[in-house]
Amino acid sequence: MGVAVENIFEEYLSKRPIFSNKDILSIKYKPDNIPHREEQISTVAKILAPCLRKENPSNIFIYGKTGTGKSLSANYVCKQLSNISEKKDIPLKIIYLNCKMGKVADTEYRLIAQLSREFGKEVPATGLPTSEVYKIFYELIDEKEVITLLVLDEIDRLLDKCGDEVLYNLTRINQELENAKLNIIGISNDVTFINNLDPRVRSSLNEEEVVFPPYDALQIKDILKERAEDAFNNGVVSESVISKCAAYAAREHGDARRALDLLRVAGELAERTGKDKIEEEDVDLAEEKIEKESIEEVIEKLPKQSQAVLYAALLLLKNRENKEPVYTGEIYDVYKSVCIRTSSKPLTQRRVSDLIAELDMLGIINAKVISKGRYGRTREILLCMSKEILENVNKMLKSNLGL
DNA sequence: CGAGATTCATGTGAAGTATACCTTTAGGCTTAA
DNA sequence: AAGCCTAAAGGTATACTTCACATGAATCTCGTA
Repeated sequence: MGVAVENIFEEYLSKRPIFSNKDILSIKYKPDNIPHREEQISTVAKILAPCLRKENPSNIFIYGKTGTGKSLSANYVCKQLSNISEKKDIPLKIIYLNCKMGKVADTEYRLIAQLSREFGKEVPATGLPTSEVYKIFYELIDEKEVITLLVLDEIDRLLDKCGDEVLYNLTRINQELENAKLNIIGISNDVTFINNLDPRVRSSLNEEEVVFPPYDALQIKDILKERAEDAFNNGVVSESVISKCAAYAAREHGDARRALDLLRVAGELAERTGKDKIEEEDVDLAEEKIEKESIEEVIEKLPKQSQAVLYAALLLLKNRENKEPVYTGEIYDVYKSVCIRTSSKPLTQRRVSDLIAELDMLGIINAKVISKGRYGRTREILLCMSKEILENVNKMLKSNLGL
């Protein structure tokens, strides 16, 4: 036994590694060069430039689908800006917050609390009146004469969870401040978001608008090539592998993040199977694996009750032949029996209805409100994952719930 | 036969409740002079 | 007397429940051609 394991390690070390620097393919990696976004970047930079003369720049609204380089470009410009401001001793503070569900900034209170924390003041997670937290924040920000740029990523999530009050307050904050100035860069992948806003907020948030169009397959290829150069050892990736990744990603509204994930996971798979280069079939395997993992990751983090609801839904959907939908009522019944089996108290149908809507938002299931005429009104729930993933998720939920 | 009323099953909004946690305040205990 | 700790009071956010009303197309009803 010991010998066999030893052999694995020996063999691993003797092979020429696939990656020379895997981090370059990670989503967190911030390249110095962002291909095919020159125009957007310079637009944003021009809008923000007045910061450097201590003038208030316009608020910016950035939108584009996922994986079009929005956050990356925004961060890039901000980084450059803060470099210069530091060098020239210009007071400037940049805060980046993600408003995605479950993150630190997904409600009014949490957002303002997090902002205060960014200024170095600990704020409790609950218990304080929201107005109190606003007060803390106002005082913190107004302490010095600083221009603050607030980057709100996935700002649309913030809106549909707690309305536009926060944004209204934030866009108006400059009128209350003596010394400091606050500007907002909103990033959204929902274009319609801006239309659901209170007109006053809309006009002030939307002073400048920057659109990030999806990449086409060729552009994605460029991006991949550039990163692959440094991420892999020579001769590991072929042109055709990159083309394949690009093609798969372009198929999904030109999502560069996905393309990078594909390439990275394909590399990992090749490495694990002991190959010294990535083959096209690895890309196919990678695609499967990514889909599986990203769904499982989301589900794993779900609260128990949501998991139970999802489990009930999947149980029903599993037995449905080709794409027959399932309805809220049926799910609720199964959910209740799941609760009895796990001896936990079932939530009300009202709440379950909301949970189902949330699962839909997370993209785990596909729920749509429909009217069945005489037979009432309900959500029609469809599956949006493949059979194998379903099996896996099902198993996972089962053990998570203790069944 | 077709316009309008009816109906069902659940969506959805508002208000209330439980829980967990926060700050403030006042009392009680300790301590050191 | 000053300092420190504790517990109660008074307050909030969040997740959930309760109540009540809203929805919207299939189906029914009934007057009319």
